[in-house]
Amino acid sequence: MKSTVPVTAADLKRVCSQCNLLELCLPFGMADQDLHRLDDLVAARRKIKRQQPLYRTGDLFEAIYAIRTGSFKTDVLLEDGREQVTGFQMTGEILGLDGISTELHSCNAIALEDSEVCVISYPRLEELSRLVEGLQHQFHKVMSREIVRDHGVMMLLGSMRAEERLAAFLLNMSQRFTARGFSAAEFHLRMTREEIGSYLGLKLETVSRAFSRFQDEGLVAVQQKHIRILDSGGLKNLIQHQAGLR
Amino acid sequence: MKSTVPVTAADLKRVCSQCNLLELCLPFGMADQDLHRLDDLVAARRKIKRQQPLYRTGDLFEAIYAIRTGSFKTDVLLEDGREQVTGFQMTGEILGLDGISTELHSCNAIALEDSEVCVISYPRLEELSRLVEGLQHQFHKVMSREIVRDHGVMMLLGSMRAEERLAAFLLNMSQRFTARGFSAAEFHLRMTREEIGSYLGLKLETVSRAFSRFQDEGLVAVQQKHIRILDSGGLKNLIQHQAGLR
DNA sequence: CGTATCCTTGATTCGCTTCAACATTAGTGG
DNA sequence: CCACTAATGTTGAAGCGAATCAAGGATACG
Repeated sequence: MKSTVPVTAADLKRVCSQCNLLELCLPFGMADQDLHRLDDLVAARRKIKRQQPLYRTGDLFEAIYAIRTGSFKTDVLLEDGREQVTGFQMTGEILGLDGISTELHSCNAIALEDSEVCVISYPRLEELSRLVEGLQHQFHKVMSREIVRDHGVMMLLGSMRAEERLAAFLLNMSQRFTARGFSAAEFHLRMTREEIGSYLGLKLETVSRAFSRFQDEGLVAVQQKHIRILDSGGLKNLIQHQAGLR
Repeated sequence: MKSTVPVTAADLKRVCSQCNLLELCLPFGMADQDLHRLDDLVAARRKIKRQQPLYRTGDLFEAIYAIRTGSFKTDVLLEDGREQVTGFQMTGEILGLDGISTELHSCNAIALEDSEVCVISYPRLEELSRLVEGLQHQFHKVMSREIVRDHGVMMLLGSMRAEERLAAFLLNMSQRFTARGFSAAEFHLRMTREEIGSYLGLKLETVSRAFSRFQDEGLVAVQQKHIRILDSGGLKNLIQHQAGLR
């Protein structure tokens, strides 16, 4: 009962070349004449309901996924039940790169809301990126960017205190919403306090308290999942100048 | 005053195909007939003295590096002086993948001992991996493996307590020494307590105390940087069954 | 409208950091 | 080769930040 929807012949035309996520996604920076060659890369679309997995740890790796609508979290589970959220992904971002290494996925990708992804067959991607230099390079950039992002999270987890972590998280979300044409100051978080906590290496109560503290200090206005950033400079200061610990 | 040594025409033959690190390095799993085509990929070798950088944050990205001898750490520095070690690299492992993303390196790579690397020109690697399918695939695997490794570190930093982190670190080192034909039980760490601490998100005193505790419990014999693992099962148990926290 | 989920806040506990002193090793120059 | 000094590692005592335990409140969903 996979909800994979094959793309019809008509749809196949201009799948990527007409997508408005172009600048955020895999084809970014590619020459126009190459762009249309990408269109047959996306073999299918797939809709994922909120809370449902796009793939799970141990699933056979066959494709990577570009998020068309919605958002996801990726997490790793330990045998004893502990969960570590390794990332939150938004439209245009690529999921599934973890699977290349062993041909099996090494994390779970769960939809945070009803979402849709483009299914990019990995063998076809390899094939096509041997022919199209721009695609190859862009794909490498996407992987490298993920590595750099991960190093940032390590810095966060290894060297920052609770409030710094949350400030960095909020600024990162704001920046990514901006890149998608949304407001930098006001947005809606799709994940729970517990998921934020897991991502930041904190308990949900600590996340909640930090939110309240930010609100008291006039840095943000928080109403459950709705966030309004009032003083982004203040948040930035918090990160740089709150040294000394750890 | 770069200590880059160009490889002579004679040396160029069989650079990779005769290297004994083959199974650990980039060319792993490639067909024999393709292997010799790799040999002109390594344009040069470079020797790095202990404590010296192979590259620094902000350096222009031109090449990736395969470690021939020695070992490295990579780290990210914050403006206020905080350091986060993002990884320790051993022979056969690849350095520099962070640079592809922005054409600039986003971390420092510092030699932990006098070391030597193979300089792999990135433009040439892209070119050749368009021609040699096996090389392309192996390169993707190397990048994916780095992503998976990073997720493991996030789990460590986000969900484990001090002793669990150190146990996981020791087991990981042991496993990597084993893969290189060294003893799984006895090895010499090239990094300081402070560097281990930075990697694990702990202060050096905490690392030292955890080592002492492991020693008291008969799990390892510690003599400064010389480590002998006495009870690897005990270390593994520590990780899985010490749940409950965080 | 009722119920499960999510969030907030307070009191207390605990693990790690901080501060400090000392021990050991490594590196340097006489 | 040894003396000297800096770097690294160990251990103890005290303090602090985040976790834990607990209760109540808000919100979303069927």
